[in-house]
Amino acid sequence: MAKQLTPKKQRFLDFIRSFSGDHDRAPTFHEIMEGLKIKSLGTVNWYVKELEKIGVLERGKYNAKRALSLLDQSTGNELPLLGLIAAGYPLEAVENRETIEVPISYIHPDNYVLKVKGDSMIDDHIEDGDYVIVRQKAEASQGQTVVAFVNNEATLKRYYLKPNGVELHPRNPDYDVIRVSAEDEFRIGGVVLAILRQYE
Amino acid sequence: MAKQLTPKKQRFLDFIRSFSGDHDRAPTFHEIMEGLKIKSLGTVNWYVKELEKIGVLERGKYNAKRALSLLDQSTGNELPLLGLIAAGYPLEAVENRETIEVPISYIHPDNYVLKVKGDSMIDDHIEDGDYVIVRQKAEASQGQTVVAFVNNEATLKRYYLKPNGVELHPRNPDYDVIRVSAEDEFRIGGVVLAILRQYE
DNA sequence: TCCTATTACTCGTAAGTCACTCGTAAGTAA
DNA sequence: TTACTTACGAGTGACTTACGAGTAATAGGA
Repeated sequence: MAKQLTPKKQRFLDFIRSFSGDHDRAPTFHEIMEGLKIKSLGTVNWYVKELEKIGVLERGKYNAKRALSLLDQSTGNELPLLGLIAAGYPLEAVENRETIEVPISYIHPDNYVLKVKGDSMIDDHIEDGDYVIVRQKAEASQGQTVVAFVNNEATLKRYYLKPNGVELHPRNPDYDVIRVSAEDEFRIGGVVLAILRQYE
Repeated sequence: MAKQLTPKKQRFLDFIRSFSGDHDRAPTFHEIMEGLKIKSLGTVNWYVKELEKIGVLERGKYNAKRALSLLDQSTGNELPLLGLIAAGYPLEAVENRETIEVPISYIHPDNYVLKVKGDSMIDDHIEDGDYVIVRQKAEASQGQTVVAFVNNEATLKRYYLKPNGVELHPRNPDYDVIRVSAEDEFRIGGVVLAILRQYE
């Protein structure tokens, strides 16, 4: 994921990041200029355009003005999109690191997002394109909805631990319960916190 | 998106917050002026209008009154929950002002949230308890999913304007199209932006 | 070894655009 | 009247954007 930046550009980016951390706003061109001993605003502007081109920096869309116009990639309102999930298939990793915005209460280092591919979960009213917000953990409580891997096939089910083993119940009662046997390779990918569907 | 305030605006907001904490009432324009070393009421008013526009500040509803007309709002990551929606029934308003958190890019003064009641929209894979994020507006483009009111009955449908009138298509093609006739009282409550389902 | 081309970066300045400012005056409740 | 809110018009300068030209480092070719 290392983007192969030139050292100077990297330094420029690091400055913005640390500045934004210290004050909680992005620096102005002037502040960058002073902080980096650059002697011209044009140079600063050149960097911004350059970094914007690569996609590691964003300008404020609405604002485009004032102190807060540069925005560092992850603003802390997003979670990483780790892959595509389709019931009955292995997880399909997503190559270029993407993130999607979620309600801030879901922001947590152990949380991540999966995108649903296909209509395999339509019975649970999860459509193609929906986003699943997941808390990464290996155990679950009775009845929680989890991302489960059985023999490396992903699925979304309610988790129950019964005396004779793990049971995975579909949320839609019209479908069958999966009983995990001892021979099955089984693992919990995380607990499902929420579903987000974006129209348009 | 709309979060990033300019430092000055932030300072203005902070002042109101701390003033309200100290005296339990909102400051008058004059008090803000003195407290912030502003030399003109016009400036204060400018800030108020500005902050109101972004939706982080509210004026007293019955307007123009007493010292206490400014009201600070919550964290800015939430939208108001305006009511319960069930297909085929009038909107049911929710009495006590509630809010729910949404991804920040949905934060906008014209946006609001409805909670789905019952399984009337299950065919569109919207379950009981789901939250619908809506942008309030009276018109829609072809094919957008809208909150529509036909004869005061609410429903979620795709909107199409055809030569012979408005058509409302269910998202699920197995169901029938609603054709709005001239006698029908019809109104768009807003455009659906997203669905949020919280488990547990 | 020198020549040349390319890339990475630098400078300064001029033009444009809001963010924020002021003062004053009109309006509205107690 | 008093205390306060709303409205308008007109700055000003902090800040961004755009342009043109210049340097420094590297690589490749002859």
